[in-house]
Amino acid sequence: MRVASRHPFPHPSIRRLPLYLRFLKQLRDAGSQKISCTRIARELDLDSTQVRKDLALTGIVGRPRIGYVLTDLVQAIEKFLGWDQRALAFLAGVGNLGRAIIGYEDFRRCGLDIVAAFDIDAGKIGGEVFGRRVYHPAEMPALTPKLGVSVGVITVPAVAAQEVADVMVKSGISGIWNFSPIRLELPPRVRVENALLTSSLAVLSVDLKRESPEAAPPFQRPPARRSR
Amino acid sequence: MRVASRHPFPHPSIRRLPLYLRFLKQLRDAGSQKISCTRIARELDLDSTQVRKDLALTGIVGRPRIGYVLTDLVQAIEKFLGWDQRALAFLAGVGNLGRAIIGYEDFRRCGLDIVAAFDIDAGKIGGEVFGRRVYHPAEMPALTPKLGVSVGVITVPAVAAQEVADVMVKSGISGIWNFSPIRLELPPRVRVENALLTSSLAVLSVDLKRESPEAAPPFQRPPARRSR
DNA sequence: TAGATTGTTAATCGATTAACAATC
DNA sequence: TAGATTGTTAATCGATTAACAATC
Repeated sequence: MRVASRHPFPHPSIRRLPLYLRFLKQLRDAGSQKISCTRIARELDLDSTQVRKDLALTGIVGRPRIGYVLTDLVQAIEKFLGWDQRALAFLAGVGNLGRAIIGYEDFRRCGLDIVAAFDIDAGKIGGEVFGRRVYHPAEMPALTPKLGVSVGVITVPAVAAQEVADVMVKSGISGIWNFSPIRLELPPRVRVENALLTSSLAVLSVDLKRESPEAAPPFQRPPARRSR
Repeated sequence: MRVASRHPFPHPSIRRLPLYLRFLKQLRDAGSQKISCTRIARELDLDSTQVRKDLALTGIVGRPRIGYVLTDLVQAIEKFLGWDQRALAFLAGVGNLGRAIIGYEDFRRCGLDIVAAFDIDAGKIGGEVFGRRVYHPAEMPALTPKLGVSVGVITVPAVAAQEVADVMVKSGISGIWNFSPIRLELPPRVRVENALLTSSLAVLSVDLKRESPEAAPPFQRPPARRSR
């Protein structure tokens, strides 16, 4: 029984909202006023009932025969996601991935404002990455409450991930966006989301393997061996 | 009815396999010989039946009371994912994210070997990124069959994503790992996996919003208004 | 009005979890 | 042997899809 991780909102739906948001903003910026679930579903290759239920999560109300008012819908999604408000963030691990995330402007539009970075490399400390100062992790506990930072982004190598997570927890951070491929042990008050790049690659790999069966298929499930 | 996208293997299970793999390799390298689902489940905070079913996908067979032979299990997972074989890849879009992915050694261990990169920036073409030559996309159709490349990684800005996907398709690539936040239109023979970073961020954002209800909760579902 | 679309309930589908015999 | 663990079937849970009245 896992009562702790009960979700009032279905994760699959939440994951689709940014996809809608991007599409809808594009339409809005192109001058459209209204949009129907039918059309969203057609353009994004989804089921229209699913789109309707997903959008309903945000509290938006549409009108039969007409659809939704685009500007309202965009706002409703942004508000539901909390992307209308800024969350200040620290990023730990100024390697290639860390640099890429700091430099990726899109996350700003998702309410995530990375205000400083951390690394243990003396050559990086004191420098700047895309305008953000790089500090030693030891400074995090003092800086976090001072700046009002609530989110930690982890882009350090796997071996260092738990350690830096511990520092973040000690600093009073409320949520961690974890790009390292390990499970972090965290107190229940700290929310975590794992951006598992290798999981995504795994799905593609298995999919490709099915398409090009160079060897015999690896499963060939043998018939059941037991009866009860 | 969506017959086309029937999966013989459950995606959630496939996504968990890399997590097991990393943990198991670590144990193996530390000198362990055997491992039970019970322990894997405990350490990774999962259900042990779920772990058992996930591992069963790979065809591995364990022994009651003992568990699985670690080296066999690691091999079975790698083989199932196709990570025991190399897939050559092209990466399009040598921005921050592209550079990070080229430089991320872990993907090599997942069988993905990025052999060259593409960009339309004249300042980048002809140069190298982590030892990989950068070409103009126009050269892709000739290079792909010549080098035997089967995967395309897309890290270009959203506006250019469909265009570069079209070039990849024309080049004869079989799978696309898409980091751009749009749905690509592709012929059915081309497999695609979307690495949706903003979806991951959305889940964290909603989770954090629940924890810190600064404003009134945004849903407050009104009572049903209709009867049938 | 006619017909497209919303909102919602019901049915289906698929994944997770529980239960348990077989096994070592 | 006793008891922990596997492999598998059954039950539960949750998400997707179908059906349809209400609405404009």
